[in-house]
Amino acid sequence: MDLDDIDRAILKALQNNGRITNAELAETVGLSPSACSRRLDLLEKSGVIEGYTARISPEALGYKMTALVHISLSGQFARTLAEFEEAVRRCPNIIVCYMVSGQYDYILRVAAKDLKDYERIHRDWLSALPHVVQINSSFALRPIIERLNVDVDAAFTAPTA
Amino acid sequence: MDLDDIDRAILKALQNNGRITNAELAETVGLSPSACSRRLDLLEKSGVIEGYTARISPEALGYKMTALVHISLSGQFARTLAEFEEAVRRCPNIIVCYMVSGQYDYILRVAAKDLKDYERIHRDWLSALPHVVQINSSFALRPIIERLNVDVDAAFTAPTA
DNA sequence: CGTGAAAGGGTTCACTC
DNA sequence: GAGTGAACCCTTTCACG
Repeated sequence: MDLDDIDRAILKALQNNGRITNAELAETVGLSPSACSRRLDLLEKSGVIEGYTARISPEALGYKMTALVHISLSGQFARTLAEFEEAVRRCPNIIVCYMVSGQYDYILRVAAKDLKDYERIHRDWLSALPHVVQINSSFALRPIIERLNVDVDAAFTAPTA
Repeated sequence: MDLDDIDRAILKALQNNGRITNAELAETVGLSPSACSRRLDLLEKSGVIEGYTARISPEALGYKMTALVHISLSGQFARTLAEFEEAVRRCPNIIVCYMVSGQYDYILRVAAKDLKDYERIHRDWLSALPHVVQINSSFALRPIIERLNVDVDAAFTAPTA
């Protein structure tokens, strides 16, 4: 889908505040409410906007620790990967999981309440993941940046090469 | 702040759909609209809900690549870290940055449009970060899970140890 | 593609229990 | 803390430019 300046302004405003009303949004981007509503509808239906979510403080839920876990599997057969990934999806503490190039096969971000909780997760979930031959945990001492996505502006102002 | 069952139901509903109306939310959690609105207000003001955001498709913005970058610095002096982190914050393509324990000092998640774009980011941003003595890039071949936070349910049903 | 108006529904008070 | 009702504002939709 092609996005023009107004679409980008809409996306940016909704990235900043997902619960902004259509009237405010229209005002912000310099459109009438109805025109803005139609564009928003298109952005949602085309999948540019995947959804909306509340950012909930991890601390408020008791999560004070973030672990970054590097994992290697015993092989790269499709079935091996599928079984591993299926198990990963069942663990609620695994927030992010990427299959990656390089030394390891997967990098995971794991949320834990404290060190004791992490030990439990490591014992009951991570160690139990199928086909794992190596697990390497490190801990986030401090989050510097935690964004959901790249700035909408940056996507268009950046040089092409 | 103490959260009861209804608060958790509210958080869960808003995690699923950040733009749900207060009336629907009230219906979902079995409360009158006014009572629900009051609780929501408290959750926002107390910081349990940090905000709301639209989930925008990275592909729609042209971002087809995710790099995971491991970085070591020349030292751990407060000033060294502060200068590095300040520079990190200026790069729009750095979506996530954690200071971590272990072999490296920082792990970054970097969004790039393609390999050429990543080369540019590496050259103009990553290589230019101060005090860096080692950079190790790997690429996400496939995202398996990409969540913002742990499930609200899991935060309360999980064993304490 | 944008505008304006009307109908239907949501939000938010003060008030009450 | 929770529910009720009313005023006000927002969203949606449709005809029109």
